[in-house]
This record gives sequence, C-alpha cells and structure tokens, in this order.
Amino acid sequence: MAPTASEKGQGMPKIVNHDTRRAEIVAAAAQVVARVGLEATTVRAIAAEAGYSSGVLDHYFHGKDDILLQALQASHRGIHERLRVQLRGRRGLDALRAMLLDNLPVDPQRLSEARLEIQFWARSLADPALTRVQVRESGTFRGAIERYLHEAVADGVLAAAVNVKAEAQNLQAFVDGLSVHAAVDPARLTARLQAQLLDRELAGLDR
Amino acid sequence: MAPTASEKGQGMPKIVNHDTRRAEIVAAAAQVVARVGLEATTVRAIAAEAGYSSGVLDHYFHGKDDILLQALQASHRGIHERLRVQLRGRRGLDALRAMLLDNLPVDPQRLSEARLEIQFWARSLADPALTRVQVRESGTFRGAIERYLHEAVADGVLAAAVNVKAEAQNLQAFVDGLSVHAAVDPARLTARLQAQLLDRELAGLDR
Amino acid sequence: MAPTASEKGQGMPKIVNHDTRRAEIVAAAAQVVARVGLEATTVRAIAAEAGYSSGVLDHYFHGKDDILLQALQASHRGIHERLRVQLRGRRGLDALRAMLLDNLPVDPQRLSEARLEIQFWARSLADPALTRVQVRESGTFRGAIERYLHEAVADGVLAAAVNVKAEAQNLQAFVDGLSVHAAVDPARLTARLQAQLLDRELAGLDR
Amino acid sequence: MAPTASEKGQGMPKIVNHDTRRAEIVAAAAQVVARVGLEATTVRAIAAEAGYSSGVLDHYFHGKDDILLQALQASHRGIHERLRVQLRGRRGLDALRAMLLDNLPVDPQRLSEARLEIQFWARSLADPALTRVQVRESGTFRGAIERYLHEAVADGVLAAAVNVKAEAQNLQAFVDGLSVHAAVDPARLTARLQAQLLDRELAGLDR
DNA sequence: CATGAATGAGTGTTCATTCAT
DNA sequence: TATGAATGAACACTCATTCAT
Repeated sequence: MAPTASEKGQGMPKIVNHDTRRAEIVAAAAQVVARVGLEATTVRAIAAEAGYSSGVLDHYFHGKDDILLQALQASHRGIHERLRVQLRGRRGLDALRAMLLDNLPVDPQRLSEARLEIQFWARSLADPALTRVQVRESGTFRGAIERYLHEAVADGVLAAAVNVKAEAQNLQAFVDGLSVHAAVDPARLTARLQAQLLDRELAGLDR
Repeated sequence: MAPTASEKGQGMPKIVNHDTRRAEIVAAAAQVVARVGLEATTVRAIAAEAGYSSGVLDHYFHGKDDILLQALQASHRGIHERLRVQLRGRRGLDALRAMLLDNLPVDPQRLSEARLEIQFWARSLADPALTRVQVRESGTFRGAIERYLHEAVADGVLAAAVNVKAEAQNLQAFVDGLSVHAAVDPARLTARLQAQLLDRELAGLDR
Repeated sequence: MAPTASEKGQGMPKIVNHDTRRAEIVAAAAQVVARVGLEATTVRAIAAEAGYSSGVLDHYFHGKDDILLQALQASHRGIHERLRVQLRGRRGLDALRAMLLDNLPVDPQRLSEARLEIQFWARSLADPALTRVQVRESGTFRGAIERYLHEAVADGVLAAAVNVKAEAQNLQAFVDGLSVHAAVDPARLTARLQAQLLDRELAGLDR
Repeated sequence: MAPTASEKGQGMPKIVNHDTRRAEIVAAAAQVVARVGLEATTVRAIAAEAGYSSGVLDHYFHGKDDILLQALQASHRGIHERLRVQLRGRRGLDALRAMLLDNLPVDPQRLSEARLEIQFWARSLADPALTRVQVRESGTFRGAIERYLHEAVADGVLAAAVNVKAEAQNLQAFVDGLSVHAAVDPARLTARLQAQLLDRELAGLDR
C-alpha cells in the first residue's frame, strides 16, 4: 500500500495544508495556556510546544491574540464535537447529565479544557471582544441545557411547573463553579466526587 | 512642642505608619486589578492609583507579586469583616442566605471583589503559593456554609438526612459560578435575578 | 514537435531566459521602491509585484541589496535609452532643455523615477558602493549637460565666456533640487510650473 | 562660588529637567541619523549615542517615530536660530546670500544637517505626516528668500520686473540640489566650490 | 521616607534568507 | 525552475526593579 503523503513527519510535499498546520499550532497554544496560564504564555513557548521556531506563527496567524482566540474557539469546537457524538440519540435528563459531566474536569483532557477556560474568563473581564465570545458560547451551552430540561418535562420526568430558564442558569453556574474548584484543588475534588456532586445537584430538580 | 511630622515636604525623617501606608497601597492595587485585570496591572498603575510614585512600593513590599498577594488577602479580609458584622447574631438558613448573597456581585463593590477573585483564580492555576491561599480561603468559606447548614438541621429547618458537606460544596460552586457569569455578563444577570436564582438554589435544600 | 516549454506547471526543466526574468523582477522592484520607499520595500512585496513567489529571487539575485542596486541601475538605463531616442539629431540648448525637462517629474513615469532616485540618494549616504554608482551616474549626466553647453557656445548661441563646468553643475543641482520639491509637493509644482521654472533657469545662461 | 547644580555630569539632584534630557537624546538621534541613515538608525543606537540604556527613551518619547520627528524639527530649529543671529540687521541680497550659504554643507555641522535632511526627504515620500512637516518648513524657507528678494528690489539692487516667487523657488531648488550633490560627493564639491557656484547662481538674478 | 531616573531583560513582531520538494 | 514553508536574528517597545538624591 502506498503511504499517505499527508501523514505527519514524512518528507512532506512542498505544499502543506494550512488548516492542518494552523490546527497543530492552535492545539499547542491551548496546551501551553492550560499548563502555564495566559500571562506566562509566550509566542516562543507556543512555537516550541508545536515543534517550530517562533517565526512560523507569522505565516499562519495575525499575531498572538489571533492564536489565543483561535485556541479558545478550538477548545469550544472540540467540546461541541465531542458532545455531538456522545449525545447522539440521547435526550432529557440522560443527555443533560452526560453533557454536564462532560464539562467537569474529570480527566486530564477535560481538566486542561477547564484550566484554559478559566484563563480566558479572567482575560475576558478586560477584553470586550473576548467577552462577546464567552457570552455567546455560554448562551449556546445554556440553551442546550434548557432544551434537555424541556425534553424532560415533555417526557413527564420533570414537573411541568419547573422554571426551565432559571434551572438551566443554576446548573450552568454550578458546573462552572465546580470546574473552578476542581481545577484549583484537584486532589480534593476527584472525578468520582464531582460526579456525585453533579448527581446530587440534578436530584434537586425533582420538585 | 511636638512637630507635626505628618506634614509633607519636611526635611526631617517622616514618621509614617507602615501598616497604614501598606493598606492604602494594597487597596489601590485591588482596585486596579479589579478594573483592568492582573495582566494589565503595572506597579506604576498601582502607585498612581494610590497617589504615590512608583518607587514607594519598594519600601513596603517585596516586589509586585507581594503587593498582588496582599491585595487578594486584603479583599478576603474585607469580606470576612463585612460578614462578621452582618451575620452577628444570625444563624441557620438566614445567615447562610445572607452570606451567599454577600458573595454575589450584586453591587459595584461586590462586583469589584468578584472581578478581583476571578483574576486570581486564573493565576493560581499556575502559581502553587497562590493555590494554597485560594484553597485555604475556599475551605474557610465552605466551612462557614457547613456550620450554618448544621444549625439549620439543629433548628429542625433542614432534614437531618442532609449531606451537609456535599450541599456546602454545591452551594459554594453555585455561588462562584454565578459570580463568574454575572461578572462577565452583568447586563443579563442583574442583582435582582441573582438573588432569585440564589433563593431557588436554596429551595433545593428542602428535601 | 517542439514542446512549449514556456507553459507553466510542466514537469520538465523549464527553459527560461534569465535576463528576461531578471529584468521583470528588477522592474517590479523599481515600482515597489518608488511607491512605498526603500525602507518599506520587502522581498515579498517585490516578488508579489512581479507575480512570483519570494523564493524565485534566490535564483536570480544575490540577496535583496543586489535586486535594489539593479533596480536603480535599470532606472538609469531606462532614462538613458529614452534620452538617446529623444535627443537623436538634436544639439545645443534645444537638446539641453529636452534632457533637463526629461529629468523632472512632469508625468507619472518620471515622478516614479524621481521618487526612486531620492530613495537611493538617502541610502547612498551610508553605502559606499551605492555612492560610487550615484557619483558615476551623476558625472555622466553632468558631462552631457557640458557637451550641450559647448555645442551652444560653438553655435554662437551662448557667449564663449560661459563657465561651462560651473553652469552644468548648477543646472544639474537645480534640476535635482526641483525634482525633490516636486516629488514632495506635486500639487504645488505642476508639470507646467516645472517647465516654466526650467526655462527661467535656462534664461539665466544668456549672460 | 557655589557650583551650579544644573551643570551636566555633576551629581545631579534627583529631578532632571525633562526638556534638557529630551534635547540631549534628540541631538544624539540627529547625529545617528546623519551618520548611518534613517534605515540603520535603531533606538539602541540612539540610546548608546546619548550615553544611556535603551529604556530611557520610553520616559521621554512616544516611540521611535516621535524621536525621529523631533530630531528633524530640532535640526530645523537649530538652523532657524543660527540664521536669526547671523542675519540680524542684514537685508536684501546680502542676507539672501548668507542664508543660502548657511544651507549648504560647507562645514561638518552643515554637512550633518544636510545628510539628516536628505534622509527625511526620502522618508517623507511615503509618510504624509512627514510630508506636511517638510512642505511647511520648505515654505517658510522659500518665504524668507522671497522677502530678501523683495528687499533687493526695494533697494534698487534688483530690477522691479524680477519674478520674485519664481526666482525664490529656483534658488531653493538650486541650494537643495547642490546640498545633495555635495553630501554625496563632498570631495568634489568643496566648501569653496559650493560658495563659488552659489555666487554664480545669484549673479543670474541680475537680469 | 519618597522620588522618579535609569536599567536591561523579556516580549511580540517583522523579514531576509535558506532549502526540500 | 519555482515554490513557499521554515528559520532565527533583529527590532521597537514594555516594565519590574534598583538606587542616588
């Protein structure tokens, strides 16, 4: 079988796929931000993480802010894609629990995502453009929670009197707050404990 | 006759109260951090906010990190003091609700505190010393929640079967998460809405 | 049948005329320099102007300085060629006026040449190799002025007492100075005004 | 006698005169530009020339462009001041000759000024802000020439029929053009020769 | 004690150059 | 031959820190 020339590390043809390279660097940037924080993230560190020299970034991005914003958005896209696959065919409280659990730092990958997100929360407080991105993302996520709650009501699992919008907001606040606590103190808030706390919070819905 | 040493511009050695001066500068630092974020906070901006030249900081602190850490701790002390006064003689769910509401960004002062806190969450993820401060503070706060929950159980307001530790953790997560959301999108999460959401969350305890 | 080697994208070795390609790129470089100045001229901009990728330059030049020097010399050659055609069969003051007028930025092409020249004046002050080029070129031009002045004397149009060398230098200084002024402030120094000023300057010769 | 503490190099009081320091650095910048050209002028070279570290510039200027523009304007101011002193009480052709001669690179100081000016001509072709500065300065200078020509007419030294505006423009073009030639080829255009050429040009006015 | 001038390391960014394809 | 990806040095600029006054 002929080897696929598009595989990484091969003697690549002179033309590289820009989107691929961009994704590579953006992933490296996300790693660095999650590891050392936004403040300590330098373009040199990103380039080194990606295995390139600092100059490469110039070919694929419009400066550092561009890279960082793309790193945030790539993280969001990754989460969305994971959820899309994971939640296919599921609905109501089942889907809701899965989605919320997926947003907790219960494993290294999700911890990394949470750490990244927290960094950008801080920055977005002083950056209107970033604020808009966060507000939109947050709204999308909350909308999904509301949808699943409505399904639960339709399925008769939840009382029709439930204030869906308020409960959705509270669940989102709970999950994001628990993410912070678990990110700051992972030894105490184990994956198992996080799941238990989530279930307890969801149990509060039956009223 | 005693000379008024507090007058400015004298040639004689000034007798200043170090703690007072430190507190002044630390308060200025907290203001700046809350306003522009940790990344954009410069020692010159802090000095200017306090009404001094940048060099003064050298006399009272061991560098920028020292100032910032003290700013965080001063914010914590301020909150504790406010709660001490506010909660005197109160107990159970009444005290719990008051304490949690005090921790939400429902007015400019509390919004400023929330903004400051979020900045330090981000930084503490990459700074072990800061992590310890945050874990301790967080534990103290959670301990207070647990105490009030125990009182509620003792008063018969809450069922004895309630898992106090878990509920305390969840309430803290909820409050911190809501703080972030309200800080990022204050237009949507008004003070009134925050209070309603808090009451709804507390209502979930009655089970 | 002979294959058309000039078609793009062929796998076979391309037969290109090096001198033609060089001339193409050099012309592009001259355009860029005239438009944005030497400081802002990048090899990528030159390549883009010529319709090639930046790497091509490597095949035809010994670095950026080589391209720029050739651009200057190409501009000089272009002017010489234009004059050769334009002045064929003319002599004395008639030829002199035509030559000097040709050196003023009275139309877009000549303005471009003037702008290019001014850029290189600046650079030649700090680059001995460039200085030599400029001194030689300047000398050639001044020699032509002197030749036409001699012809004018021979034709009895100019007094034999005229100091040809001095007048030639002054006319050249005048033309170059006016070129700068017209290049910097083209709105004020219109083509028409430049011609009038030149004629006035030439009128000063009748003494 | 008590030493004046404001003298340079002394153990200066903690307060330095900002204007003095600025002038110092601007003078250093002008030197560097005149010596190596605008392109090769770095802030580090300017700082080194002034005897400071690169960071000082931050205290006194709004970036490199600010320094360079001030260097140009300082050169202009220096020339104006020198002329003001030199031309006091003089008028007509006498003042005119003195002013024009002062603008030729007849000594190291004036050569330096000419070299600086030529650098900025080049840059102003691509920098509208700089163009405005140059056009204004050029206009002021030409206005002075016109004034002296008018005086010469009033004094009966020059024919009333003289087109003052045109002659002023031509004299300015001549002086600037000769400045370039002398700056590029100082060995050929000695101070003595420049003066002779200027006198010859001025002689052309008598018509 | 307070000042603010000065330092210099570190940053993001630009870009001529190289070279595998 | 032509490409454009990759390099890495050089740059302007920021800023915490130091310290003479």
